[in-house]
Amino acid sequence: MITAKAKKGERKREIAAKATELFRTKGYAATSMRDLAKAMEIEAASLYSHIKSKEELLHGICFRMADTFFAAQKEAASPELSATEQLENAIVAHVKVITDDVAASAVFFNEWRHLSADPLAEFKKLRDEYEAIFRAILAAGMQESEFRTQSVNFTTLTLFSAMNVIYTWYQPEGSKTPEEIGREISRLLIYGLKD
Amino acid sequence: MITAKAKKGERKREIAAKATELFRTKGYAATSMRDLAKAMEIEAASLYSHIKSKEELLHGICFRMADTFFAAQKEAASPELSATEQLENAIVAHVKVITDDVAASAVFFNEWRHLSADPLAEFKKLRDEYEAIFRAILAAGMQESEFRTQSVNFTTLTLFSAMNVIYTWYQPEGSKTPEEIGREISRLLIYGLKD
DNA sequence: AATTTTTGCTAACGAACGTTAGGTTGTATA
DNA sequence: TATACAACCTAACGTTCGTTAGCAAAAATT
Repeated sequence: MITAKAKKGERKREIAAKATELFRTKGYAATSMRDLAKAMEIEAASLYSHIKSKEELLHGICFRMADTFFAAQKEAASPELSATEQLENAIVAHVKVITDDVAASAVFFNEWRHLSADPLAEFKKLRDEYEAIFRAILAAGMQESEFRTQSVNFTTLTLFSAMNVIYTWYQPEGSKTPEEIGREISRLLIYGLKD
Repeated sequence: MITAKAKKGERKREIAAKATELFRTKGYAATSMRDLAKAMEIEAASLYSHIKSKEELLHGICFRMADTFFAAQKEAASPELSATEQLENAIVAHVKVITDDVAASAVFFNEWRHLSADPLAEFKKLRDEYEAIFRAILAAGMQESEFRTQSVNFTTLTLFSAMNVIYTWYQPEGSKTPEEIGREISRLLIYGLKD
């Protein structure tokens, strides 16, 4: 039983990994179960020995990523630091999650809207909660005049868009580490192009 | 003939507008011609009196937007200005195009990958050419030490992601004009949060 | 008044979709 | 060695997909 348990669900993870790749390149709606089956070199019907539905795959990717993002923030949080340092830490943590799995990140950012009503609502709630972490840091920094005062909402969205585009170009073999990328984004956002 | 010519293709434009809305909210692949027909309050087959195919709609949206972006840059270009001013002008021009039609922008940014091979290749070429405009301004600014030297590629992508997220929250009735939004992004990117 | 054009319909096509049912095989556990 | 189960198969289901054919009414043009 021990060996069996160790291997339990391994095939399912392989399928999830291939699905992530396909959802990333073709999009969830444009990826058919037959596409996925072909990539796995089995028949479409065989997929259902391992998964319950197509949406289960999307659900798994989106919510696993959400968990990972939250966990990273929890670990990176240091309320005693300055807003600038808190922001930098939060950015680096966020970037690391993205670079850790760019395919899953792409699906997380672009395909969540294809979740059905209930998971969709839950997903949005989590997303708002997560955004609130950054919003709070920015608001605190402006309160204490550490940051120039401007719309927190606008700044948060700009910050996220700057971070969340990374999955489109990051390569593990590239010249920059996730840490360096995070620092660079921090610097660009905090000090600007002129500094 | 004058009246006829003036109204020629009007229905087609109505269909294109509705398609843009649907492609934006549901995505191209997840939007069926029957969805579109229902939104137009006609039968699906009737759509084909006005259009050739579903892809023609996507093609129209993507390439019309591409043209508009290029035209805006051409008008905004002032080679005699400093890199900082050139960049600010280019950003404002880009933002104005987005705010002018947020639905079409959303489709332009997210759904182009569903174009078939030939138009897809053409689209990517245009996209690269357009990006090169900004890339050149940034490179010139760094050359003349007007901007801090760092990866042009990284900076360009960050800049675009900051601009291209606007369609997700911009409202014409909102408190900020497109011009103000453009200036704000410029300021954030050029001078940073601290300035 | 005759005509062309626009706009829409019903009916249907073949293909692809997600998924289920029921069965076979090989491997690991008891 | 008997048993359980993971892994995959073929066949097929009902549905939806983009699209075509052929026709009818209405509106605009001549």
